[in-house]
Amino acid sequence: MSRRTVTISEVAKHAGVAVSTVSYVLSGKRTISADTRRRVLDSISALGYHPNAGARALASKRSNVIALVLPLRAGMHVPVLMRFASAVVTAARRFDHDVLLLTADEGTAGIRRVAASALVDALVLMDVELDDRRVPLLRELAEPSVLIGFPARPAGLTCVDLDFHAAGARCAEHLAERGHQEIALLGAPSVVYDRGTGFATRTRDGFAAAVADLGLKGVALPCEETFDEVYETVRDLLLDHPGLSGVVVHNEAAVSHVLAALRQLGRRVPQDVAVVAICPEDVAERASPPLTSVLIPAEEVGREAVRLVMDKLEGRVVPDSTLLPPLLAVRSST
Amino acid sequence: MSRRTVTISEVAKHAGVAVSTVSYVLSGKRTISADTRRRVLDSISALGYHPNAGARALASKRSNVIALVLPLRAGMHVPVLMRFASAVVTAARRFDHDVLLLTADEGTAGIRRVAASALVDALVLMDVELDDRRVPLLRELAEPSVLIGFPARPAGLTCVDLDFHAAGARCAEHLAERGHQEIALLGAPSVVYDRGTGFATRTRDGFAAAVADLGLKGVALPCEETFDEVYETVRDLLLDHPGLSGVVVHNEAAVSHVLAALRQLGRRVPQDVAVVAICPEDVAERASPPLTSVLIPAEEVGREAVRLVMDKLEGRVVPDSTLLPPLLAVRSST
DNA sequence: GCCGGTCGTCGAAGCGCTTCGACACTCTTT
DNA sequence: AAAGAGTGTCGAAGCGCTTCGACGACCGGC
Repeated sequence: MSRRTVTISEVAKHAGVAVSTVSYVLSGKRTISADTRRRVLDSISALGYHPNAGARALASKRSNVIALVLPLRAGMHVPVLMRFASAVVTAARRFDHDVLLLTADEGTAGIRRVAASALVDALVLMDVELDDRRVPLLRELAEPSVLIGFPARPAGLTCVDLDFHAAGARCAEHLAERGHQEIALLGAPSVVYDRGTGFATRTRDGFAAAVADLGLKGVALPCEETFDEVYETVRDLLLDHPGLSGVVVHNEAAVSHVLAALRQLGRRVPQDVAVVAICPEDVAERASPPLTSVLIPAEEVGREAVRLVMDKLEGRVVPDSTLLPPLLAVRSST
Repeated sequence: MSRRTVTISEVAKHAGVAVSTVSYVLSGKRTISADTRRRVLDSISALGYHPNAGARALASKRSNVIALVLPLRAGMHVPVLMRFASAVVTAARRFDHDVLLLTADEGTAGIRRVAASALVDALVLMDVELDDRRVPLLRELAEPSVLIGFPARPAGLTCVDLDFHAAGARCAEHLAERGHQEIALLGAPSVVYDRGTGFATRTRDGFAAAVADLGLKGVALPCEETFDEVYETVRDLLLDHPGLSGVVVHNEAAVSHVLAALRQLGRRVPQDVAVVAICPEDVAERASPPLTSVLIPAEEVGREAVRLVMDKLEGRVVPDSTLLPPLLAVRSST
């Protein structure tokens, strides 16, 4: 077992300085002579000192912890979520913060609790819905927060996300450039649209806008996630639109099913039907054939969210809305 | 913005009692008359009091936070992980604890840091490898810990997991009961075996043991996760073992590919080849046909891990090893 | 050679909570 | 009726840290 915990006053004694001097060496908030600093630092490592988080939080009114509120709900793309979470943790560590994991089952109570008890300094929320119950709460909280995703009325909030509108449009444009005249968007399961989740809707709108702009024929459909349902959807789609030659898939779980269904229906990709996906890079790369895709820049979004929330914590003014531009990677499916 | 934070002394004043009395009402560590308790509780809700976590941690030497150390690494089954994480958070909340998320990229330094700074009271680690660098550290830590998964030398540690050995055996038995004489196990990608991850190895060993016991012919192969690689593996398997009529798949990501490959190779499931999967329930149910499977009881494992770590925190003695028995759900694939 | 400024350091006052010992009561027990 | 045993409550002492004001020591300017 590790030896008894070392306190700052033991470090001070060991280095022959005052407790406050040790504190200032650590925080850098006052100038300290190079010589004193050295001695203090040496004592710290000699004794294996680690500041007590509770004491620090109490005295400084900063816990150096941010809350990450994850949904963990039906219809979510778990692996992507995980990459967001991972990115948030990594980014937070770079700002010397840790991450407290909150799930949505506790609802708003959990958010209120960790904020009121000063357990966390700030919050990052994921999977924000258009009409999110948590949003009003955030507005009344003293703690800064950043949303990954956009609610219906984002005024007064800080939101960051991939620009899904642009992503939907970009896919349509790409298919148009390849000469396709009649294209379709296969999106999230219909329950996701019903819930009004922003990213699904915005992709569809961007797709529709580009289709209109470019004078294409286009249709957008929700898409379930079991093979059989996907198969039916694809079969009906091809039946209803004989001239269709391009498909955009914005549904990570359905990607491989769509490809399998096309194969089974005798359509070759990309010769008969071109396919563009909006999904994580590894899913696109692993598909057969590897898919032209818009990357969901999970790492970048997570990093940006943390940067923004840290800026707010420091009292800096940040933009209300941060949209990361879509990046299209061309592979063999178009 | 929310009003200034309410302290315990304001509650005490409001209720007309001493600060310590409020504290005892909250903790229940001394008897308090029903009348006083009522008044204090009323004041608490009237003022909207929430104890300050830092102050509490400092005074009580308990942060009421546990660390969850997640891997987030190649070859992991992310959705399952997520269910573990979710279960851990939910269970921790039931013990009035929060969860701090630690990723493995920080390595042992992160564990050391949160333990030494008293940020957390205890640790739950996931995805433990047979030869895990974190294990020696855990032994020297004062904070209790529980591992989800088993390292090679688990002596002195507390570990909990699905009994994968029994699960592998159970699958073989089930196929034997159905009359299959020659069967195969398709497991994790070979990198996972190379890394020596316990669950993969243990499943294979259990499978092999049951095959030997039951006098079957059996083969165990690693299995990659792209369709093309899976296809090749399955094709070669059928070529090399013409009499093969049962397959156990212990690889969530490969499950649908295996089914697709069998279909493409003209084998019907279950008529020509019976398939048993070891994977999360929803994956098995969503496959076509729905798969007979051993459930990975993520919720139960997470809950159990938290219960164990809380017991240790209270100084209770807990078993070194907790193996949750596999449960086979029969569906249409066998 | 004295004054005003930095610079580097110290001591002490909290931060908001838990917990320990004390104490005033009220019951039992003899 | 006195001694002992609970109850219920209080006050005060920390927990380990940050931060504020104070204060020598040293500097250059006049």
